[in-house]
Amino acid sequence: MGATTEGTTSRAEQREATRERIVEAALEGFAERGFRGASTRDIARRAGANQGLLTYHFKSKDALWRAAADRIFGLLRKSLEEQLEGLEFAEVRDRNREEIRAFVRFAAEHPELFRLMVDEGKNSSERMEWLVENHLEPIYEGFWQGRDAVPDESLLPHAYYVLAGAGSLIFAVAPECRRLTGLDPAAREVVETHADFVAGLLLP
Amino acid sequence: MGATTEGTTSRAEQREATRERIVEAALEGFAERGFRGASTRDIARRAGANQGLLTYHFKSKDALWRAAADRIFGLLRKSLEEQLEGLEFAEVRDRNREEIRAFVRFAAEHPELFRLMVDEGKNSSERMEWLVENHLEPIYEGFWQGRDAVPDESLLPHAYYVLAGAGSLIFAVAPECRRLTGLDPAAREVVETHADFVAGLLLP
DNA sequence: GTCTATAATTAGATAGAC
DNA sequence: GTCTATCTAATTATAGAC
Repeated sequence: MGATTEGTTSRAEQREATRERIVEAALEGFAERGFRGASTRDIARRAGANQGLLTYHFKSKDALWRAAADRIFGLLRKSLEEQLEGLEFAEVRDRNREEIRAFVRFAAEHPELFRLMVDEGKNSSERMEWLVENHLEPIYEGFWQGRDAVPDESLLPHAYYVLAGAGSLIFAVAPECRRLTGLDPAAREVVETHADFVAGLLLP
Repeated sequence: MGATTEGTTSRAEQREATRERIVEAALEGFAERGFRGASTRDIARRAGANQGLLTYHFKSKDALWRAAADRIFGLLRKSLEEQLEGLEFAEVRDRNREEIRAFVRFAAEHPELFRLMVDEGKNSSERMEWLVENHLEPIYEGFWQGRDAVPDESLLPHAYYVLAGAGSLIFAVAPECRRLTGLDPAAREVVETHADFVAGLLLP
């Protein structure tokens, strides 16, 4: 057995591991401080690496941001698939309810998604347009087609942003919520309560 | 008539006018780019003033941020009062419904509130604690006491963040919403539709 | 592949002219 | 009260040693 034996790590493997560490750190940094507020030095520090290494693996701060966005949306897709696979539903409505719960659970586990979305969605920019074209449109399309009978189609954009906001905010501002209400949004039962609450509102 | 005649502006008046212009620009800047991402030079430019002038009127970037936060919460209080004053309601429930509508209208007109809140609420910081103590606790307290019969008091923190998120997000990310859905959240009828939708969800 | 060193720009805060 | 000039520190991106 050569350099690719179990226990050793090939160069390609280490490269990928380092890139992953940096992308993970970038996701945290960008979500925490926004694109402008986050510094590449801080991201490098979080990743346990050097600032110069970021430019080597990713060409620019902008490209690193795109990699971080790709990562969080990839996690979203994977999480929704895993939470829903194998489940059977008598009605589309029941499926939609479980989809909402799954989304809320993801928002709780990965508040970075909402933070990133608000930070970029509030300004017109190349990053915003890239986000819409590459990640939001497929999701929004699925939101349209994933239900059969809808009372009023003109309400769908409203329902989309209501779900995103109602399902995510409490987790996105968790430190504030703890301070203000005493409730810890990270607690398992709090997450489930919130998921049921939001699902019950949108699909009573 | 002397220096305080109508038509002329006293020194105190000009001072106040300049401060207001700077605070307004700061509110926009901080909401748009976050505390770290916003630069005092950019804020000065928006206010049509010089960077040095910001340090003269406010001692630091931090103090300027507090003035901007005071402003947006002052506007919120004023708007809610004005929208609700003189109205009579048969039941508390009816009043609560109109309070929700009024809040959504404010969120539409001043998306800076939500942007600021998310930007600060996601991290533990002195600014976050100041925000909770000086502005959020009174609001949250009113949210608790403003209704009589509540099905389950343990759901109130959830309802609070659901209302804030559901009522504000579509306006906070208006540029993204336009691009993604074609809907303009700033349009009058869209605001009213959203207000009715959110009020109907929380108080069916 | 990872690091150090550094160039060019921009940041917040201060000092002083007017 | 408002501006210009400047200090110190931090920013992104690049060049080159190992």
